[in-house]
Amino acid sequence: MDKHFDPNAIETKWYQTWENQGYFKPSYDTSADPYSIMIPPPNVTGSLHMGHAFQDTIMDTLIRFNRMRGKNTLWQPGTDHAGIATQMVVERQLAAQGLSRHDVGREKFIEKVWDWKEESGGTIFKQLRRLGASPDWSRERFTMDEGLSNAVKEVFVRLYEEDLIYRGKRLVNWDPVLHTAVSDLEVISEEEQGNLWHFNYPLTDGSGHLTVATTRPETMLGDQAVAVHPEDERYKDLVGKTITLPLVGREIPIIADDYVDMEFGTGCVKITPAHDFNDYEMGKRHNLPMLNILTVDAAINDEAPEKYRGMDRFEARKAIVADFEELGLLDSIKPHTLMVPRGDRSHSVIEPFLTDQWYVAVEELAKPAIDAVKNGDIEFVPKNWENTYFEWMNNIQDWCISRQIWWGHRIPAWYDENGNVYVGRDENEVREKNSISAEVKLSQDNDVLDTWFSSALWTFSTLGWPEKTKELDMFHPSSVLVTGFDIIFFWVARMIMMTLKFTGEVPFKQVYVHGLVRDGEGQKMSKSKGNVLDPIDLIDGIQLEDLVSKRTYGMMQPEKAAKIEKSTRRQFPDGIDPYGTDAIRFTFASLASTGRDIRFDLQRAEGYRNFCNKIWNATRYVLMNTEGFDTGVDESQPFELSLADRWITSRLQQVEAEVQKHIDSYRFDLAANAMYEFTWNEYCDWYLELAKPILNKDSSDEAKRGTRRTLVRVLEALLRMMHPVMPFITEEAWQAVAPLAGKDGNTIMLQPYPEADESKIDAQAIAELEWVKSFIVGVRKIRSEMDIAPSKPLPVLLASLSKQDTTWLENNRLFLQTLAKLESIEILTDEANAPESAVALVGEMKVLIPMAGLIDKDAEMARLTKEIDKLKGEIKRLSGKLNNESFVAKAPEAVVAKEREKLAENETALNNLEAQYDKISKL
RNA sequence: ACGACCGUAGCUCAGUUGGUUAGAGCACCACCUUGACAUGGUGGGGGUCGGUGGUUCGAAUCCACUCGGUCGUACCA
Repeated sequence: MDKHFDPNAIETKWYQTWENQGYFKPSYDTSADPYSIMIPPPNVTGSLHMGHAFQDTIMDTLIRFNRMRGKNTLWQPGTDHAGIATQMVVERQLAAQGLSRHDVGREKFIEKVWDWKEESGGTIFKQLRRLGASPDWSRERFTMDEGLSNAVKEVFVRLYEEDLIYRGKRLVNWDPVLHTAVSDLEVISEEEQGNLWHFNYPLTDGSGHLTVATTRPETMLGDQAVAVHPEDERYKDLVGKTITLPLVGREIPIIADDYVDMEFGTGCVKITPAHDFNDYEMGKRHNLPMLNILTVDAAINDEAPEKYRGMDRFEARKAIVADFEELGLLDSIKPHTLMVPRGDRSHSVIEPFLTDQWYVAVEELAKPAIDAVKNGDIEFVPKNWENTYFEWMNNIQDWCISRQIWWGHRIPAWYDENGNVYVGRDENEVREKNSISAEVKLSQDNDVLDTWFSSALWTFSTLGWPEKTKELDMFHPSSVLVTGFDIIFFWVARMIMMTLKFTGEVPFKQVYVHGLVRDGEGQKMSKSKGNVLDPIDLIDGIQLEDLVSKRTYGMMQPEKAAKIEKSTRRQFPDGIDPYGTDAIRFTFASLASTGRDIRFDLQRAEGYRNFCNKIWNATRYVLMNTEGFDTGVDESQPFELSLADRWITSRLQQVEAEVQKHIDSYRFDLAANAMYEFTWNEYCDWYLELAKPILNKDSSDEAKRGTRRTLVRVLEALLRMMHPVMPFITEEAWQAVAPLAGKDGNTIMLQPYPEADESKIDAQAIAELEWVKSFIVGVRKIRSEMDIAPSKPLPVLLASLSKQDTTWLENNRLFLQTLAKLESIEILTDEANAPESAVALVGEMKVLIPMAGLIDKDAEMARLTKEIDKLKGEIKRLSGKLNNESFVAKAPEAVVAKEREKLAENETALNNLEAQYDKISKL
């Protein structure tokens, strides 16, 4: 094995082996508990980002963990067609050739989208493989493939038949650039600077005017009323009168409605039912006409006076304001901050727009979905996301599911020439069911369904529904959904509603909600900010120039390129080093505490790359000392376990229990931490060092066999324990280590996950080894603080030994001598005549290092003073506590006893050190 | 405006139902090319836990208020 760990050399090799051997497939063992996760399908709009990599690491860790625990495990992979987003990608490609989708036609266009899907989907699956993900690739699904499309049709038809889907003319959020309706969730409202224009509307009878305010002057072309509050004394008499709408000449009523806020502005509101959601509701209450004055491009249509027709909405705004001013009807213009709704894809200003759309009536579906979470059938982790869910579900609106785009599931509805609508699985079914003869021409609805409609069926459509399949029976409901909080409304809530409706089951038993991955500065990663990282670039590394060009290539806003280049060069002056998949996965795991965004810190990744190197070299060391030797595989041979062996075995059990507990409760950070600490600070720093003297000195064959046996067995278990997080390095190491530990098997992936065995925990051994450690650390401290070369062997004298100290000393001379680098260890029989020494305390026992020629008097006094001050402070604190009567009276017995014990210990130590100080100061 | 979450060492984060001297990694300082590993070893310095008040024998932890940040939801033309 190489001196340094080279991830690149092993990753591809092992991944191919695993995949080719079919290790990712479920066992289909009916006697085992099933465990399944459906991947939140990534959009086929490009490639996976850091958020995906994080999420996939968590899922793969859970999957590998449960697979090793013997469960019948399925990770279902797939992708999502992402209607609008994907269509936009392909439209942009066409635009580069000067073409629009209308130039190529619907059929051709869709072909092109499929081409793109192949490319993008390929990229995504390649990335997933590089991340070490272990889904069952043979079951890969796509929301637009045939099976899933059938499920979509089936659900649509059944909901329609139950009147849970209907078609209606309603006000929707209209994207004038994309020419489609979008849902509330796809509209982002942000504060922007605008104006509040005050217009005077003259009363028809010439007796004066009312002043209304608006942020969108062009909508006045569609005004149908002016509303005032019914109790507003200023306008009470005017209710029922009419005004004549300037520029248009329409006579419209003054109505009273308590929606109006008397305090705001003039207390008069112009009402445009076809272009404002509040006005729409008021229009319905007062039976006002719904006059649409916009085209699909948000230009003024032919309902408006000729002058404005064809003008863009913002152009018309200017013209109308100018015309009001000319007429002397412009009261004032005041700067005003308002929330402007923009489409999350197109960033254009969304217009409330009156169109025919398909809706799902959600109220009835929402009830059981709320109950499922309330009664615990579905559990959110962390729990507080349930509030967000309830909040949304309790205020849920009917879901507009039609989209005026081409890429997606075409709505299974047909119209005859009279505009009658028929819904069915296909045209034949429609004709049969409705007895429509072949002569009658039917045309299918041009619209497609919202992407989330098909995503909502994901957990069961991927398993073959509506067919009754073995997989559906076995793996549904899925065990857990791993997802970001940003998608709770879009997806999670809708999945719960649809799945309960059509399978009678919840889609998943738990929802693990993770935070967003941010960059090192806490900024959201986004393409337009140019701070995105490709997980693969962290794995393989990337040169600065490549990173710069990657971040600035093909931007929507090329003017930002210079800024992005600058910040990239500042942040990564040397590009990005290769860290390898295992280190990146471990970094994600270690940052995955619940309910919190994570800042991706490259320095942490570096630390975990070092950790991988540590594992690599520890394995190398173990192999050097065990390969070709007797490692106790043959159980009939006698072996002897040292204190170190018994200790590390005990600690391993404890850590195994800890890690399992943490993974079970989704605390990957704590699990990662426990693995790291044990591996580095116990196995490597102490155990390997303790093993050295036994293997290098003339210990008995039994002792050597026992140590070799423990070396490989603990390492073997440790590798299995870490495998779910770090699949590659553990597999590579395990292949070499396993046979020496008496294990056979083709892969670590399918080995049992280590289970703690309480009976192997030897509390005595743990206590004794702690004593050994504190002895060694005591000597090392003196060495370091007294500036004694680590290479210089020291003689030590011991005093005030208890019986136990004596026993432990005799048991462990070899360890002490080697690890503390001692020349000799002698027990002082006559403490009073001890030579002048520096001292370390191990409990009550004194470890003395004679000063002759080694230790500087002043330095030792300074060192003792420091220790003494520390002890004094502690004694003061403890005795203060114990002198407090209420503490002694009210605190639990055990707590008080513990404090007493601590005080006694500290006092003894203090006495010892003060005596030592006196002695030295007299020299 | 309401709600959620966050504020702990220079940085990134742990700290379970209130009970050792508040921890880790990175960074920092000193020493060490010891045969697994300098992507390393040994030792060390560094925090009034955002602030104020309260509950309690005891608060980073519970409560109230407050400041700062992030994200939702609702918004008034």
